[in-house]
Amino acid sequence: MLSERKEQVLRIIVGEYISLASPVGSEAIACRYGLGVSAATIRNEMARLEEDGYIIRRHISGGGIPSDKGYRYYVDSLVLEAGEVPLEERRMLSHLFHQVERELEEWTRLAASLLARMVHNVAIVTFPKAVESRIKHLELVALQESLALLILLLQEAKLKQQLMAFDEAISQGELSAISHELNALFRGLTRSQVLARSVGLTSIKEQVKNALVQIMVGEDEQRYEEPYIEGLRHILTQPEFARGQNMLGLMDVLESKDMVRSLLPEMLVNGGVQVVIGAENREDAMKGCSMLITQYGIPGEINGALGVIGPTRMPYGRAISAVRYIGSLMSDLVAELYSGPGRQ
Amino acid sequence: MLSERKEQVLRIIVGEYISLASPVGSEAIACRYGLGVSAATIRNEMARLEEDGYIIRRHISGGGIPSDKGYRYYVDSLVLEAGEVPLEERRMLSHLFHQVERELEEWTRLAASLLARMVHNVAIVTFPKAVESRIKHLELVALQESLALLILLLQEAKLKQQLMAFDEAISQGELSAISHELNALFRGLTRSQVLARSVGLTSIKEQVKNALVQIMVGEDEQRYEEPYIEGLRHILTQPEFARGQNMLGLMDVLESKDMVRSLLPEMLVNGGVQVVIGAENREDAMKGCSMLITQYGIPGEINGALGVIGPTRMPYGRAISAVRYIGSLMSDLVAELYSGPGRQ
DNA sequence: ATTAGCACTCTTAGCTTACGAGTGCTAATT
DNA sequence: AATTAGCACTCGTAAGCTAAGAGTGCTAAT
Repeated sequence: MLSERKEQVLRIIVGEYISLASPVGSEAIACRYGLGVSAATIRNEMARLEEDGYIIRRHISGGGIPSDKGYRYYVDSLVLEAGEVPLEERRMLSHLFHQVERELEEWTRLAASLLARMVHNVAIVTFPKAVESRIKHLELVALQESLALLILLLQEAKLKQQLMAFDEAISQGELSAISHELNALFRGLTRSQVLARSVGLTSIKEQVKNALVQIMVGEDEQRYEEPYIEGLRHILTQPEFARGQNMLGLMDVLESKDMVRSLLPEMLVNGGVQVVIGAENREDAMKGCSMLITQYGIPGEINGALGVIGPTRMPYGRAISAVRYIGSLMSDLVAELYSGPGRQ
Repeated sequence: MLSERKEQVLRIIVGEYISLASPVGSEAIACRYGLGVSAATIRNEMARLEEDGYIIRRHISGGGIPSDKGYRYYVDSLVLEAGEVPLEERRMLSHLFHQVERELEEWTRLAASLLARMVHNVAIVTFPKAVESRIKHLELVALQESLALLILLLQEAKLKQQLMAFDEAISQGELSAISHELNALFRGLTRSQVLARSVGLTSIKEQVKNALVQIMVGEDEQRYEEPYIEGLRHILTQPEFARGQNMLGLMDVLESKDMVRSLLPEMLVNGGVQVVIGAENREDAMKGCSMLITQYGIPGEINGALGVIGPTRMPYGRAISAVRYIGSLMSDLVAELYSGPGRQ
């Protein structure tokens, strides 16, 4: 634990550095913030803070900049009292969501775009996904003699399609009959329930069932889909990335397909906004970045993740409240959609 | 028209500048390429080329760099004899496409990713779209008492969905009857044909028809969908973008939603690979970039666009052949899919 | 425990210099 | 008439230097 004044000093340093991006010296602190003590005292405190690893001095006379540990302390002491997004802005955001089409994809996209604009950094939003998919409706459409398209509507209002080739010619009428029957049999079931409930099917129905299960496996397995990433332009304006080198690695990570798989899952242990600072990141390319992330949706039923990535020098206060608010907004929207028409 | 030797010199300058990114001087040309003439002669030729605006000298003694006009001449004289992608690479690419799932979306994505890697620049690929959508199949699924989901399968194997609220409660049985009837009535029709063919419908069927038409209007209106953009990281490695400023504008254009609307359509007048060089671009932010683009698909039926964006100093030869080849590959795939199961 | 004073450090910006690449011109050559 | 060699000149870049400024650490006084 830090003494109250040390904490105060640390907080000023972090805050100042975040907004100005240049090292902050003892005099600047003493004069701009009336702490009732002189610059020399601040210097002593800063020497301690440096010893303890909360701040770093790049050069012997270069002012202090927060270390990852410093940021961590700042964030931890901040989160407890993190502010809310101003009411007016909340109103506006909520309004925007209700203005667009009533659809998850639109919302996901909008969330990414707004979040990026709010925090002036890269925003990531995944499409929400049911923990376990359930069949809502299926349909078979004849394409050619022995070729049909299987259309599957999942409970989360998600459509999947799959081409099916049968051994024998089969008419639309027969296909309709089959889908009617299978609908009655499978409606509302999860993958494992489908498997348990399907004994003694004819060969064609068996084939359809297999296709169904295959789609659902694919759906259930991938924890998250490719996320919407927005606001890449913002990281270009950050001075820490001005010299391309650092950015290149980050860009690679962001563009790589399995980013979501490697980044998101592990840190979504509990609710609230998770903050990963600098070297706490696994990926080397992210050591200079921080990442805020939260889960949204309906716990245990359907959820996605959203967050922000930026330099460690990130406006954590605003970012945390932004992520938290957009998260809650998305949760509400999902709940509304899901418990309304999405449910039976 | 340029004299043969002037053309030769111009070609060397452009080629050299493209690969080395630094101005090229008369001596370098004379010594590295045995033209049978001395550096002084090259100098004279270069003076003429500069007078005529084919090359630019940033400083009185800075070697020549190609102007947009120079690039244009280079490209125009090059396109005629542009090479092919090497056979081995073609085999490999084609193989990759046949390896993934037999689906347009996968292919589109793959095309963007491969193209970006081939030319080390940003690749853009739009999802192919039918010129005029046709109804293949429709389905109504009851969600709540008076709420249903309209599922519409278009000929291009594209699924659309739309929520529908009815004034009265309506059962799945009734809905199925309605969709059966409408399927018989509308199958294979375009939007205008649907409108012409639908007189004297009951109020509910009328409502469904209106929803159908609305979806198809939306589908037909948007010329292209949001494209897949891949390889952003490559532009970071280009020296012309090393100092972020220039890149920022470009990034904005690439991220902005209506890019496709403003960039692609106008330049897709005829077949082949279109090349837009530097200041020929409309957008200010693109004045320092070149863009290669081509259409693919089945002319008059279904098509998309794909291309490459990079600095004007772009390896046009390789890029043109890459764009052309990937375009033809995608055309083949679309044709295969469309004339096979996609058609009746 | 705090503060004032002071010498010291280190970065940055601006300036100068030297170098080298490349030109343009002129006169000689084919 | 086209080509070439020679040479003076230009200009950008890198390296070295200086001065200024910001900030520190230490010591001694309060």
